[in-house]
Parts: sequence; C-alpha cells; structure tokens
Amino acid sequence: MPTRTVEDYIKRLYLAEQALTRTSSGNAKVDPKSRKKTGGKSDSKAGLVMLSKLAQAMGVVPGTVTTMMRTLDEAGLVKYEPRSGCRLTERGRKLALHVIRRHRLVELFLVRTLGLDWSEVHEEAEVLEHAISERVLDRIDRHLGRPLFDPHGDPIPDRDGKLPKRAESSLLECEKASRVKVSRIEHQDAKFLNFARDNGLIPGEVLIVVQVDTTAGLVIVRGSAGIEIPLGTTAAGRVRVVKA
Amino acid sequence: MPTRTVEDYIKRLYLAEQALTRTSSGNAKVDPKSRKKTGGKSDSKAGLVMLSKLAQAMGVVPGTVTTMMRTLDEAGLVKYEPRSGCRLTERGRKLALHVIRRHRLVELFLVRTLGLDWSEVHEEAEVLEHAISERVLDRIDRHLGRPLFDPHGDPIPDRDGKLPKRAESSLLECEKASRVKVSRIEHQDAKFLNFARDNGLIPGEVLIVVQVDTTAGLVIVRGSAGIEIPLGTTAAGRVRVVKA
DNA sequence: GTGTAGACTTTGAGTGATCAAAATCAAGCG
DNA sequence: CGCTTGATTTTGATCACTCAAAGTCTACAC
Repeated sequence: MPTRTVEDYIKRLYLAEQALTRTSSGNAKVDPKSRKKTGGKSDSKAGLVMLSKLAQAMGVVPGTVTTMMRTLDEAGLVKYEPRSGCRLTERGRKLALHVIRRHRLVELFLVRTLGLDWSEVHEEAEVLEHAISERVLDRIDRHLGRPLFDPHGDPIPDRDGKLPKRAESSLLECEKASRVKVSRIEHQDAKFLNFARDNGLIPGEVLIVVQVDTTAGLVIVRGSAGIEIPLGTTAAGRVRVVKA
Repeated sequence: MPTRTVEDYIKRLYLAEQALTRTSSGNAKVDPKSRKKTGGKSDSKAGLVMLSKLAQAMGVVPGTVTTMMRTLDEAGLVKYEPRSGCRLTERGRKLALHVIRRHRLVELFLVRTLGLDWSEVHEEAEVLEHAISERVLDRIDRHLGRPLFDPHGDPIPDRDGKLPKRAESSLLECEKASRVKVSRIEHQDAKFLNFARDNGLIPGEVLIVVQVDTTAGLVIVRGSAGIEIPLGTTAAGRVRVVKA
C-alpha cells in the first residue's frame, strides 16, 4: 500500500507532467518570467520532470525529492533518471489517476452535497483524498450520478483511469468575436477562484470574446450579464473554453 | 496540533475511562473471564486506566504506551502516574470528545447520506475522523440536522463537548415482562451488528422482555415482529434500552 | 517475608519522512 | 578550455512512532 506521502508525490508528478506537455505542445505564449526563472537553461529534457519542480510543488527541499525518487523508482512507480529528472511509469500513472479521481470526486461532493464554495474545497480534498476508501468513494460517485467533471471543470478519471475528452482551448487562443462556453478554470488559488466566480467565469457560462490583444497582453470578454471583463494573459490563460 | 496518533490515543483513553466507570459503578455482572485475565489482582486503581488496556486497544506493545503517556503528560493532555495508569486531563477530555464527535457524525453521515450499512461505518470513520476539518464537520452536522445520536445509538457530543443524556440501562437489568425501546447497541464488531440488525435489535425498536435468567445467563426478548430472540448475557449486556 | 506473576519501564534499534548544508555535476559562455 | 551558475546529490541529523527483549516493580500468596 502506498503511504499518503507517496500518493502525494505521485499525484504531483502526474500534474507536473501534464503541465509539461501542455506548455511544450503548440500551446504557445509562455509568459516571459518562466524563462528567466530557470536561468535560461533548457527546461526539463524530453518529457522528464525536473526534481526541483517537484520539490517546489511538494514544499520540500530538493534533497528530499532525490531520496524519494530513488525509492519510488525501486517501487516501480517512477522512472528516475539521475541528474535529469523523472517520469511516471504506467503503474505510477494509474495510481496518480486514482488519487486524482478521489480528489475531484470529493471536491464535487463537498460543493454539491455539503454546499461548500468551490474556492475552499481544494484544500479539504487534499486531505480527504487520502482518507476515503474505495467503498465510500463509489458511494459518493453514485450519489453524484457518476459525474465527468469537478466543480472547476477538471475531468474526473473513471475507475480505470480513463479521462473524459473535450476539445478545449484557453481564452488566449480564441478569435475575436467568438462565442465560447467556459469549460474549466485552471489553478486552485482561492483568491483567483473568488474573482472568477464574482465575474461569472464559471464552468457552463457563455462568453463573447470582445478583444484579444497579445501585444498589450489583454483579453476582454463579455459575460452573460452583458458586462465586459478585462483579463491579463495570465488570468485569461487559466480560463479554458469550448465552442458555444 | 495533535497528530492523528495522539488523537487516537486520547480517544481510546476516553473510551477506556468510560468502560471503567461503567463497570465499577453498580452495573454488576462482570463476566468471569475478565477477573482471570488480570491474574486476580486489583484492576486499575481509583479511576486510572491501566496502560496494558490502552496498549491492547491501540494494538501496540506496552512499552510504546509508556513512552506515549509520558509525552502526552508533558503535553498536558493526560495525567500519567507511573506504574499505576493514566487518566485524561480536562484538555484531554475536550480533545477526546472532539474526536468522538467527528467519528460519530461521520458514521451517521455515511449511513444516512451515502447509504452504507451501520456494520461497515465504524472502520471508515476511524480513518475519516482524522481527516475532516471543522468547516466540513459543521456542514455535515447541519446537513444531518444537528443529530444527537449516531447509527448505533451512541451520543454525539456537541461542539463544546456536551453529551446528550438519557436514562439508559442494559437488557440485563430489565424486569421480566417490561416493555423497552432499544436505545443503543454497544460494541462495533460487524458480525454482532449484522446479527443485531437481522433480529431487529436496532435503536428505536420496541421489545418485550420475556425472560431474564441470570443463572442460565439467558435473556429472551420479543421483537416487534413477534419473534422471540434468545440472548446470552454478553450479547444482552450490549443492548441498551430506555423505558417504552 | 520471600517468591512470583503480571504489569510496567527501559534500552537499543528501525522506519518513513524530512531538513540543512556541503559536495558534485552539467551546460553554456567567454 | 576553464568558470560560473543553478540543479542535483550526498551526508549527517532530527522527529514521531514503533518494536523486541531485557530489566524492574508491586501486590498478593503462602
């Protein structure tokens, strides 16, 4: 049985891998800061996650991650390439998706059944995801009607780790004047989520893209209330949408 | 912040103290075995819980408990009397009741909202009681309508640690031909709980006491279905009732 | 009063997870 | 090539929790 700590490393590694492929694949417009941060050197070779990224995500010092990655490699959950980085094995990926399934189902449950605000459920779920048995998880899943997405629009893996697919893009990539539906708010920061909620940037809401000015780094959308919302590129990049 | 382990020790100590006062106060009929087990020596002086009891309850070796009790004494949660036993301090009692509140609310929630069987919720709650935040706990409490008793009939402490009172006795103490209502099934063993459920021994059920034979160690009750249920003293002692 | 059983404590060690700080490495630059 | 820089690894230590096994107490029994 993996410990809760192991589950956490694996989950974080999965999410880091996702961030990796998303940034490297055609998704464009990396914000200028991230380049500076890694000293201009090539960021993580060939799909490997740098240990320092993981250390930061886990809130531990780098040495701890090195040790942990060696252990997880031996356990067959991670492929660890010394001095280069690491990647999940198939078994690791399965475990990660399992933990993420628990996390997201719990989030949705807290919002739908217990009425918590979507900005507060992430932290709760961080703890509960390690305490929920299969039995209870399945009850929750059933109780919610086998949902496909959590309150932030993040996909919920099914019991086999399969994720529902969707043709999503970020607001940054939208054409001016297009009509889109918010599918997902990335990033779990409570402040940002409150801001999003207050401006109607909620999964399901329909928006009109009023302006996309990459030079000024500005995107303006009009929500269903008819009010225009100006967003910087960072914020706009976190709002993912589908055609509507 | 107390760790989950500390919470567990404190909770177990509280329950052991309860068992103590219940057995020592007029409740009578100690079953013969318990005497033999402690070698005929006086069981736990003056309201102190023997460390070996605690060790057994926690599933650890006695040495571990000694160490832990010293730490908890220093932390002000426990009064530890070397070579005699230990008892909770007021702070310890508060903490214990807090953990028990979480445990019992979770149990009821799992039964009422998620539809689990009362025989399976104890183990789930053992884990979840350490993972639930105040925020979520209060939502659950509200969602259930501030309940006073858990599915087994055990009282749920309120936020200040106050327990609802009830004039309860065990089936062993009932008069023949009396009419009683089941208020509580003590003991968390799944097998016993299944047996109880299958025979209608559920909080709320009304019973007629048909026979109480202390010599043969036999109690017979008739349930609402009209069927007579014979119980040994051990089992009967676990069924607690109020007048009906 | 001496023995003894059983409860209790001590000691030494291990595990899992972490840190601080020193040592090492690899890549790109001049 | 040799340097610098930042990532990475190593080393030695700590903390919370646990165990096994040896040692100590104490109350009762005779």
